[in-house]
Amino acid sequence: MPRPLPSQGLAIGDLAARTGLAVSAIRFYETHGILAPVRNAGGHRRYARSDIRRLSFAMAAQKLGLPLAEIAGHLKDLPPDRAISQADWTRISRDLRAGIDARIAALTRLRDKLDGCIGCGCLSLDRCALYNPDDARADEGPGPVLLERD
Amino acid sequence: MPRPLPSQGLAIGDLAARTGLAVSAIRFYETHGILAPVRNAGGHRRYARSDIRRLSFAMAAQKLGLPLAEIAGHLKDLPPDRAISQADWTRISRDLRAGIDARIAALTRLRDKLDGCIGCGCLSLDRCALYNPDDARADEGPGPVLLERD
DNA sequence: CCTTGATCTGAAGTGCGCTTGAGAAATTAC
DNA sequence: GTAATTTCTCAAGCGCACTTCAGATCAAGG
Repeated sequence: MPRPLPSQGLAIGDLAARTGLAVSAIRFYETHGILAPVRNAGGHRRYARSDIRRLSFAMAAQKLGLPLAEIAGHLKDLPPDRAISQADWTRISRDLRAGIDARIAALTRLRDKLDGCIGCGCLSLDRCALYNPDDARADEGPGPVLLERD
Repeated sequence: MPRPLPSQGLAIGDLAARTGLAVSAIRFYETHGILAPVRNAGGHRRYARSDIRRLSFAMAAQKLGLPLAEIAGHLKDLPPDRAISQADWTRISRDLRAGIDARIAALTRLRDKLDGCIGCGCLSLDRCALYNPDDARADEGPGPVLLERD
């Protein structure tokens, strides 16, 4: 049972166990500025307790659709030794809510267009509402957004 | 002005001009089973008019969030020489609508959870509703789903 | 002390949807 | 007939979020 003294900090495996993340993911996040652990004499990473919260924040923000670069942007404004406070979270989460609302609105517009298209079947590049650019952003993104079929 | 006889079929550049797609994208789609053009004596691809419609369908389906593999799946059920009919489109688009509805519902649930979290700020891995697995699918996908900030 | 197990680094691989580039051959415009 | 344009193939690169692997070092339990 790994039970390091608090003074030594947490090992990466402990942090992985507590957050449910893979060790490799935590290291990856470090290269992207989410965390900045100190090293012990042997070169191993040692984490503060506040890092659990940084990762919690990152995981929550990812579920809300933020790319890692943005998450890192929010986190680098905070002192590395300080955990995310309630005030931080409230401030940030209000922004996120606006983003979700916009996505819902875009999807709803898309659905309405599709309703108009069912039974039409024209798919005309000139006339079909589906090609209208204003909804193009709704579903794009680096990769496909899977329809939930599970 | 490239104006090939209909008997020769369309060149890839013509198809690109008519659909707005890049030539490279059309070739890429071919490798993924969306199209299967014939070749002329010199080895150049020649497309039928119905291929414009196949690409239109693919573009519309992509806006609805389908990955290329699924689009190819729908298209390979149809004879290569036949264009997408209205009946095809109606059948398929009803499925797609259900998928969009599900995505909207998932995002709405996520938003409601976030509302419960604003002002709470706990981000507790045990208790926070944001970590509840049933919404995890809503935003995952190969890459991040950008919040629309444009 | 010694053996497990955890951790280290850096490079490469994955999946999706493409684009870019090189070098050659075909086609078209004049 | 020649020059300009298009097309050809194949390989590699990109962006995102990671994982996997190899080979070496470090830490901890008995």
